[in-house]
Amino acid sequence: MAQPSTKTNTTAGTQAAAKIGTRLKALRGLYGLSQRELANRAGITNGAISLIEQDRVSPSISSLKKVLDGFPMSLAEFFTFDLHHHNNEVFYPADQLKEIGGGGVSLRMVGHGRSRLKLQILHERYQPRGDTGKTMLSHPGEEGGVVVKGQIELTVAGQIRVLSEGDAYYFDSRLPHRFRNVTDGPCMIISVSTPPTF
Amino acid sequence: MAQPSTKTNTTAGTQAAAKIGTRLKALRGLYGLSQRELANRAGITNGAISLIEQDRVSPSISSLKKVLDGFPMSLAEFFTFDLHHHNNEVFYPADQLKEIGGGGVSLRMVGHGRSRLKLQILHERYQPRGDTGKTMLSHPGEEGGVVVKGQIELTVAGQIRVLSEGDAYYFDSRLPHRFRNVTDGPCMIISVSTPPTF
DNA sequence: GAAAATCGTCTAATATATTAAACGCATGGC
DNA sequence: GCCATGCGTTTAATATATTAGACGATTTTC
Repeated sequence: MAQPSTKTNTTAGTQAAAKIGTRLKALRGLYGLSQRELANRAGITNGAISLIEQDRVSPSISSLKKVLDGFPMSLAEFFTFDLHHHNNEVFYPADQLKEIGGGGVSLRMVGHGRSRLKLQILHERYQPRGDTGKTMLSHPGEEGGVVVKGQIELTVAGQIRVLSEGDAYYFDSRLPHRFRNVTDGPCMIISVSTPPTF
Repeated sequence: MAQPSTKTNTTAGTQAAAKIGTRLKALRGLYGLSQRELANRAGITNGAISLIEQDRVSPSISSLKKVLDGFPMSLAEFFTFDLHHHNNEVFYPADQLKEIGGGGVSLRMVGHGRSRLKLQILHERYQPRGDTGKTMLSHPGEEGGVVVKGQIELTVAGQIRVLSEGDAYYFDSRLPHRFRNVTDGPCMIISVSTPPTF
């Protein structure tokens, strides 16, 4: 009784809530998952994810929730998550670290200029071939660190970099990450994460 | 190939993303709309809204977006909106206003103790039968005011109150609201709203 | 190179959401 | 009383989302 009900749509309910597919695709890329991997985690089929990413269907809330649980990520986060603003400054070369302290104590500030959070410092050692695993745990908060000795291969949201002594990193802990020592010698890094993690 | 696919569900995809129906119903109540009114605004049927509110179906993103557009409210807001924390202190009787100032200037602080925002003060006059209309505009931010002269009938999220001289109000501007002078004399109120509104 | 694995896509069959129209119930005139 | 209006719900028909399995293309492995 209301509207003339525009039924001449070829692309499903896409015109209403667009960008969903694009967002999902971009997110899946950040997490480095294939459609099938994500589908298995979510408990739905890969075909469904394919169709959703192409914006050829408008997923139900329950389906979208299942998918996001595979990351994991809440619905609120999904609609809030800023895909572009997350690319700023993941890697910090040694000479770009802000050096502070003095008088017997020397500190190098990583991620200076970013939104501050209370961080927790850890001292990590990696034996040759040491690896945090491919599972790529993700937890809320932020995470950063400095390589003290040796070299470490760091993967964050698909980006792979080998960091040497003095190099550093900083990223959103929700992005999947993996540390791996690909050298024959030991590696030592100082890592920092947000309090609620540990 | 993944899970045994639990198909023995009676309530659709409810078990996954629950609370959607409850949230929608509560929101619709706050906005004082019937299922049919909201359906007309959203461009879908009242039956669909009924089923969604009962959690008997899991709406598609496009449908949910249409529904929320009827308020209006974004998807991100929908999943973030705190229904309970919004009930605190809508009406402030005259004797509960915090009085500050002195030395020739007298101010009465409204909404003291709530999360502060930069506010913009307005001076409004309502002729007899003056009315902001039933359309009930909603805009982001917060809004408050004091009745200076006469009486004003204020409707906020379905709650109706007649405020007299000295009484005041404070509410989230996203909630639909309406001012109406139901007396034979003029009414004057000092209203305040967040900067981005005007 | 060829076989095997994995990628994203597509299609028919099925499950689910949405529609359109009725229902029962309450309320407000007259 | 009775009729008209509005409410939320339900039901069969229809539109849409999701599944299961295949496809061609690309990469991996031997």
